[in-house]
Amino acid sequence: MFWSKIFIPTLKDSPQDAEVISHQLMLRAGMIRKVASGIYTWLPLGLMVLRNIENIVREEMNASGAQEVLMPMVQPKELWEETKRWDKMGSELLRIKDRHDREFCLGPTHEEVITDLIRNNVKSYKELPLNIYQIQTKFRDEIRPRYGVMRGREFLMKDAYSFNLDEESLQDTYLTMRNTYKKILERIGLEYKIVQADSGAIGGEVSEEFHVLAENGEDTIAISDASEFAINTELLLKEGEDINSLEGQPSPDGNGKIVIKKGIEVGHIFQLGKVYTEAMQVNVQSQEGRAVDLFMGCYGIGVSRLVAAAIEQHHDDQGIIWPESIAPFEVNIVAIGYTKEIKIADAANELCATLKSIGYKVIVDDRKDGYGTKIKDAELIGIPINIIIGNKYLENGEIELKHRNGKSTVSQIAELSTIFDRFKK
RNA sequence: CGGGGUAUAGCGCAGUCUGGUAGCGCACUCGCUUUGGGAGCGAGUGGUCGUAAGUUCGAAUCUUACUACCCCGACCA
Repeated sequence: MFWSKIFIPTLKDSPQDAEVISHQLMLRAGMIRKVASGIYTWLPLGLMVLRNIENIVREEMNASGAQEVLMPMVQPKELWEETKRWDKMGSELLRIKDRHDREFCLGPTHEEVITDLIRNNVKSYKELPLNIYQIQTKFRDEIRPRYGVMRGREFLMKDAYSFNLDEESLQDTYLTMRNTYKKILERIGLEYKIVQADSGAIGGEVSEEFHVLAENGEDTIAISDASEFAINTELLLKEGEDINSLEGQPSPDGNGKIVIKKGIEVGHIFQLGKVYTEAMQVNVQSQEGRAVDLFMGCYGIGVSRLVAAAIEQHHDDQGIIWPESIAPFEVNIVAIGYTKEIKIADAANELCATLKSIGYKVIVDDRKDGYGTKIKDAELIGIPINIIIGNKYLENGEIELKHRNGKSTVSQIAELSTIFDRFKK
């Protein structure tokens, strides 16, 4: 991959309307551009990161035994009337009419569609449990979209729905999803907390949120300084009480004291019970031949929000610092004088080929610009490893290996592939 | 929806108070010189000043209405 062949419109200044750092950096790094409030185009670099996260999510979901489907974004009013949500949802639900005046909405979530699918096609307890998921664009006409992709109206979400014969089976699936989410966030490389939550409008009994810890988080969570315990402060505050008054109080789980942190909610898992399956009459024949309503769970991850959350947690004054797991490229070969010095171009191309062959995602900065421009851009877009090939290479074969997190070493080009070889795949 | 703010070139801004026909930096184009921390010189391109109406001989500037966008609150992955 050559830098000059990829559309990466970086910006020196951040646009005035970007407030939080992830939004600023995503714009400056040429990852996204706004189309309307809360609605964005993903440019090549942004899409690469989005896809990387999506793939981690997909791999872990598949490994957990869940099955991928793709449901429609446009959903008929009739299904939403069955659960009474056509009226309940209010203007968050974007409603549209087709040419025959039939009413539809843009899907903000898919309980209705999946439940309809299951009731029409699953007839026996033998086919259960089922856990079905999709990675799809959602639309919620948020009262106030903000912070770029962090709270967009259109966003990419992984949503899974499980159907279980009894409560025990539901809990089993729920725990599997809980563990899967832990794996996903650990694989991406984010510091997070599992937080007891209010199940809110979706209904149901048990629910937990996954929060990526970051200063710009929209949620305030109370965590214990002595255990894994964490809870959304909304559940802890009594009328008129100030959040700061919680700090230092004994933790509700009896271990240690409360510490207040800011979090970005990137995942939410629910045990819904029978709320939807009763409303929409989803039942199967049990072993005894009776019709029984199913237990349902739903499990969401904000895929596009995770991109922003990762940046909130991993950046410095110069730009993004991608965890290797989701970086658009793992290695950037900064070839100074690429267009002029054949020896530099040859060395860069050859190194690129070698690294590719051992499994690295590599980009060569072949642009006509000088060192300053190239390294500034490299730091902005956050590639983990930068290899500088410049005049020192011409003089004595030396190149510099510069990690985005600060460390840098000098070595001979021949040694380099050996170094990388040891680490790779 | 309530409160606050912004709108002038791709991005950042000046000009608005005090009306006189639009400017700066960066980016972009061409040429030459440069190439280890956002290069230099020269020559260029690009704006119905958010939209509409009004006041005026004349409006980016004054008046009114509208729209978009951002921030604070309630909703949520």
